[in-house]
This record gives sequence, structure tokens and C-alpha cells, in this order.
Amino acid sequence: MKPVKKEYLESKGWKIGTVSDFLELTSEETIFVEIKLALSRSLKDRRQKMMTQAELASKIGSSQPRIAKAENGDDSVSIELLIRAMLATGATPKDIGQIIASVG
Amino acid sequence: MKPVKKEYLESKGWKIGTVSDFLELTSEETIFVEIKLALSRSLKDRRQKMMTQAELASKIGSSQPRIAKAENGDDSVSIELLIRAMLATGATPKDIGQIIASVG
DNA sequence: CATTGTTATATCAGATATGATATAAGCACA
DNA sequence: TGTGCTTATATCATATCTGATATAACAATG
Repeated sequence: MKPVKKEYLESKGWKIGTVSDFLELTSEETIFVEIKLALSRSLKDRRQKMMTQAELASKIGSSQPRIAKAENGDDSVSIELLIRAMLATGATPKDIGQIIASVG
Repeated sequence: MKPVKKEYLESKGWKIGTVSDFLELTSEETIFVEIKLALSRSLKDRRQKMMTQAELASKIGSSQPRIAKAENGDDSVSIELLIRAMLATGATPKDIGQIIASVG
């Protein structure tokens, strides 16, 4: 769902819950968001085992707050950033592919 | 590689070839670009079997020229768009995951 | 408690990706 | 050739994502 749409709904008093229980998402939008969330979770797991958010941020020329957002599924974070961050934790294309493939 | 960097080099007379033979890419940058290219190629294959660029574009609220760029590996195209387009061709997370996993 | 290290939240100006549009180029076929 | 259909290239205003910064919240340890 586009941020615009979400903000509009929220301004009208809607509460936005988890993605899956919001029925007006097309299945493609749902899948897309689920892919991002799966990457988020995996990023957090991997990163926590080896470094701080600040360290990871500096590896990819980003900032600690942005890594925090990435790990928390903030939707201002793109898949681009999630993947760049994953790669910086040493994740291989195979690792990343498996995470995405596991989204069902 | 950031567009800025590429443009700078080109302005200095450098010719930019394929990504892999440009040695100053970090391995992570290389992998990232290769993931995008793999998605591009697969998108083109899938889309050609079932619809025109214009049709796919309208499915995802995009435009025919942007799908052309996506299929041609233009680097103004993000992974976001590539994945949204793939999903619109009916690709599953498993399909997408396999493509990414196959990048070596 | 205070300090230190880490992560979360908020804001913002600037960078980048976007869809729209115009138009060219290619391609099949009459 | 020319007509229709499809894809490629170029440009642009605007939406979106970005890293930076400030600062709050939290956790562990002295």
C-alpha cells in the first residue's frame, strides 16, 4: 500500500493493523510487504550476532537510525536498503533467495 | 555503484562496461547489480510469454517505458519495481527467491 | 543513582526513483 | 510502401527514500 493511501486512511480515523488483516491490499501488495518483513527479521537476527546497528550502518554508508527502521519493518525502508544491509552482514544471494522463497 | 560515481567517471572519459569487469565495485555492489540483472532477464522472459509491456505497466500502475527500462537493466530501476513487476506476471516468492539464489 | 553503550523515534533537506508524456525505432504484414 | 502494433529512448515534475542529526528510551554495570 502506498504511504499516501495509508496516511489518507489514518486521517479518516482508520487504525492500520498488521498487513495481512487489512483486506484491501491486493495479494501482490501483501506478498510484497511480507517479503520486506521477512528480510527485516532476518536482517535483525544476522546483525545482532555480529555487530551493532551503528557498525552495520557504517559498512553501507548509512546511519544507525536507518538500520533500526530497517530491522523494525518501517515502511520508509526500501527492499534496496534491506538487501544492501543483508549483503553487508555476509548474506549470500542464496541466503537472501531462501528468505524470499520462504514467504508464503 | 552510485549513479553519481558512474557519471563522474564517464565525464572523465571512462567507458563503463559490464558490471563484473569494472574492478572497483565492491563484491557487494557487484552482487547487488547482478541480482537486479537476473530479475530483469527473468521479468522479460515471463512477461513476453503473456502480455505486452503496456499491459504489464497498467497492472502495476506504471508505464510502458518504465517496463522497457526494467527489462533492459537500466539502473534507474529499483529492485522494488522489478519485484512488483515480477509479482504482476504471477511470479511467486518462491520463483523470485530462486532467481536471486541463483546469482553467483 | 550515574555512566556508558545501544537502539528507537522524529524531523528534514537533498538525492534518487517514479509515472507521464512525447517521440523514435523496430517489426510484421498487406 | 505504409499502416498498426510493440518496444526503446529522452525529458521532466513530483513522490519517495535517503543519510544526517538530535534526542529519547532502554539496558547493563559500576
